[in-house]
Amino acid sequence: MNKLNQREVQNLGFLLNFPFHWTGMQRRTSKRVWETRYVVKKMRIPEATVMRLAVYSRLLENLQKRDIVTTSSGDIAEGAGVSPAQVRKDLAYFGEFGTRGVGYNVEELCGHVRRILGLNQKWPSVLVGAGKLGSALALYEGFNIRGFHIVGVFDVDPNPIGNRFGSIKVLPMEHLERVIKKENVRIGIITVPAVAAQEVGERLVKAGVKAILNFSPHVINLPADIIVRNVDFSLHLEVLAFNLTFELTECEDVGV
Amino acid sequence: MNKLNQREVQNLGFLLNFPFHWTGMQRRTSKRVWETRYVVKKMRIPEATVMRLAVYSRLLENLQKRDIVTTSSGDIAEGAGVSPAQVRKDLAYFGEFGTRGVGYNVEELCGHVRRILGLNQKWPSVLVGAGKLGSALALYEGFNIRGFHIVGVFDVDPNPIGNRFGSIKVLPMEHLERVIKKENVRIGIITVPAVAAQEVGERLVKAGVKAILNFSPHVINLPADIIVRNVDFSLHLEVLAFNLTFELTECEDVGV
DNA sequence: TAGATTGTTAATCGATTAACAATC
DNA sequence: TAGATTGTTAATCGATTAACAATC
Repeated sequence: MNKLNQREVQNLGFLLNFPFHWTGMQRRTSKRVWETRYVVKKMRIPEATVMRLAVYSRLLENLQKRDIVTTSSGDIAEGAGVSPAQVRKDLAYFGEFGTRGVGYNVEELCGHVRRILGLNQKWPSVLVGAGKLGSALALYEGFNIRGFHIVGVFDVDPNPIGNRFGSIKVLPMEHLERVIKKENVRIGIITVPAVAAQEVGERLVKAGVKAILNFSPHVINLPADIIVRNVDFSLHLEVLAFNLTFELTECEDVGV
Repeated sequence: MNKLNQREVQNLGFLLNFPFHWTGMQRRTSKRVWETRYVVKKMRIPEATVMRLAVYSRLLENLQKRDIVTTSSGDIAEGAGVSPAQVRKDLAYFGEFGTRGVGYNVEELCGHVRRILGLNQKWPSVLVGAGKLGSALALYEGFNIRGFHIVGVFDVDPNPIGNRFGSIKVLPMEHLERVIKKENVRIGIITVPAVAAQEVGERLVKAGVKAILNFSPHVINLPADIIVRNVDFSLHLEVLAFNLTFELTECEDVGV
């Protein structure tokens, strides 16, 4: 590999269009000659940062609707319930979007955040499991608004087959692979009972799905390159219940 | 306050039944006399730990169903997709539940985890917003199974009023406060559109609700002692979308 | 005792925050 | 220039992990 200097490494990062950091390492090539190699590392973005960015994007959309032109890290922080430093840090992973002394242009920043999150494109998705929850999700407008179009709903049970959700109808599992290929689906949503979740997950991955939103209470084991999010509702209720019981025995610093 | 020694402070923590740590602080009371005060502090449990405990409880219930008597941190870790050290650490916040050299008794540990999470009691809850999502949630058995009983469904819209979900029917908002008081409800679930979320949240809190599961895409601002979890689905889809786009530009450490 | 597994410590890793220089 | 707000650094805070003594 060629030797690059700091400036060239930075430019490389910019060209490749990803958040990065570089480190210089000195190495002795002969008794008196030291060589400095620069290494570009892709920066790991904390998951919490991504979640917050999704919240910021909502706030920015609201500001846009209300025709507000300029905002600040303080405003955003207040709306999202975090600190202004946090907001600036989150954004700093991806670039410089503001003007010192002035703030951020709402429309511009909104566009940047949406681009970062990948919301400037359509995400065709499939949903497996047309039970109560699956049906509600298939009809949920919230997904469409943000670019997540459910292009196929599937079920093993012959009962719901043929039911319509808007323009799409429930299909038997045999068609799963065909639809995924045809529509270039990369996101799968699982709303089947716990026992079937693992099997469905594996089948989705085999058919080409790269990311899975798992609503079933079963944790799925899939290859490391597949992105899985477990979003079982009762998990959240349990965290609430824990906090409620735990608060009861709460005890401020007790000097004794 | 009385002066206690280390041992007494530890006992106090055990008596009050919470995870704690203590620290000794020395203070000069007169020119030559130093006094040591011990301070009990409630241990902060990481939210990630609570989420994982909820996952462990599901795995343990599965093992119980399959009549498996003994398990290990390794087994649990594999099922939950975390490290064995993580499992042991998570449990260690709350006590010693295993036997060295042997492992954990499934039934026993399951009981402990359920008690820690507060699942050994009933949690009457109300749901505001009887739209598509609200209806699906009202019918979702997953909640009942884990002790979360929806005792009231409410809506401002007169259309769904009177609809039945199992044994309960949709009531107008006027009855909200009455039901919350009568059933001693401490958990509220919000499935109203974004614009109404803040108002509904405030009304729930005023009526006595202590914890809120917010499915609307709007972040609610409530008093600090109220526990709020925002669980907008598309938030999760956006994290998936980010990871999918981000992966595309992924780049291993590049030596240059 | 040998093998296994827990509970706990210290080291490591990573995220948040306070503070401030840079800038409008 | 004075006031305001960003972008970035270093310090702090907190969570995870590797390793091992304790124990069956």
